Amino acid sequence: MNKNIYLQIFNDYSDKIQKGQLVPGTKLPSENDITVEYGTSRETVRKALNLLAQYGYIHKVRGKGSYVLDIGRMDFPITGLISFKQMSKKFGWDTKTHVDEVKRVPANAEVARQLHIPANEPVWRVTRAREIEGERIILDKDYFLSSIVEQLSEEIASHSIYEYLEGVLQLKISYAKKEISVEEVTAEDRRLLDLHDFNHIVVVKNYVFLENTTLFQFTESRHRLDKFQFVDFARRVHGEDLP
Amino acid sequence: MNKNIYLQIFNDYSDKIQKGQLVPGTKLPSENDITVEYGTSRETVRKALNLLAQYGYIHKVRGKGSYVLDIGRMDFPITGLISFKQMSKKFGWDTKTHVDEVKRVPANAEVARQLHIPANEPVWRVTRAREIEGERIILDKDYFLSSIVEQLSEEIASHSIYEYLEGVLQLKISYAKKEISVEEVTAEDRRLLDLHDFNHIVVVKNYVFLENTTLFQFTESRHRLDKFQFVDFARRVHGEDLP
DNA sequence: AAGTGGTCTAGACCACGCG
DNA sequence: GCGTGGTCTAGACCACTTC
Repeated sequence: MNKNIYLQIFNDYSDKIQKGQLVPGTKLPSENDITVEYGTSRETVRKALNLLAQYGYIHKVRGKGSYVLDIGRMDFPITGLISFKQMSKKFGWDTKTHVDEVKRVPANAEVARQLHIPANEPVWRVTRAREIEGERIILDKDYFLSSIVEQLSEEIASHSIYEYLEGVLQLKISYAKKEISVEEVTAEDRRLLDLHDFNHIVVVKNYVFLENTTLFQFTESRHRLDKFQFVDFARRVHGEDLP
Repeated sequence: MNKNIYLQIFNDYSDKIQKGQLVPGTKLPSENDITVEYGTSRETVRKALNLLAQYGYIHKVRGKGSYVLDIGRMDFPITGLISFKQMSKKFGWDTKTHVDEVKRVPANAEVARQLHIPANEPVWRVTRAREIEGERIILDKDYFLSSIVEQLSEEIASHSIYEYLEGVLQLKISYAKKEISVEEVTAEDRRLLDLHDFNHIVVVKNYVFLENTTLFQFTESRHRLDKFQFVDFARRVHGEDLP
């Protein structure tokens, strides 16, 4: 039970902040106090506090202390990877998934470029419409390298593909690059979504990599304009501009 | 010159990766090797490598090593805070700023709510259109608490307000919350931007906080649909779902 | 078994804010 | 001067990969 002390500390304090037991604007105990509280070393405490700061729960000021922020419980944290399934569970939405297609096809030029593979290489194409509170709002188009994901089915696609990939296939998904832009609505969007008379659609492109740094999935999530939101938390870097 | 060794290591390696001296897919020296290379301790090296991982330069795998990624130099890194001025400089765009208004006004209900102040509290309202390559594409509407920013002028607004705030007023901007959504075009958008016949516009709302955790600025950046892009780098958290 | 990264410790000194 | 957070050290043990 003494494993990952810093995660324990992180979870304890993020819970307290989310539950309002620690009021925004107030100070956390000092690092030394927390060190004593958990009977651990200061570097371990600092690791936990830095995580809290990274997630927007607290803000640290040298010479003063760590302050509780009021944006720890964010409305829509897409920052980081989070699947549709996790999201809807988190917000208690009434959701449904409509699988339009699960098919192994040769990659067309566009997809081949996105996945960095030769054209006509076989890929799984999965097309799903997401219904939230009675309206079809999101169109997910996934492409998987079929050299890595050998089998797929409508059955799997109607649940969580990620659970299948990580649970059954034991793939280790490690990081992703995400791009948000706006495109014109296509005939397919119109066919599969409740689009009213919108002419544009928000497109979130997601390039997903495995632990061995191979790109194995490309996903295009097409969101109806009026239902799209993205929230981010950013820290300003003083002095050097790192990025 | 031996200050902030971990930043030194971070900068050295991020430079090497950006310049292509370290090829994507190859391995970095082990943490122990780098420790020797810099004559420092392993925790310091790890601090640098974790930063590199956070910025998407490398990917660490337990038992194997740290691998160079090819997405370190991203096209459009708004992740983090970056101003229009920094952006255009970075990409060498031909840009112009048109100041429409710099005025101290009583906050209306909407702005008061955003800034968490009583209605009619005085704020500076700054409205600027950004022209890129000959087209007015972005409309920036800034609101500053006038209790913190006492003076402002068209002169300042036409350059970088942030340089003024940080350089002259010595304000310490520490973090921000960013929200991206899509709204319907307003008459003001039409008046100040080259909107063609778009009916919607991408809105980036930015809540900016000072080091003492006071919210002092609210900015609404309105981007023409076809010119908007946002790129993010995300890591998957195994095991516990932290956020 | 050897090498890798992940966690942790018990100290140390420094930079900063405040009374 | 004291308390705060920021950096750093020289070790230790563990989990994982590879041979």
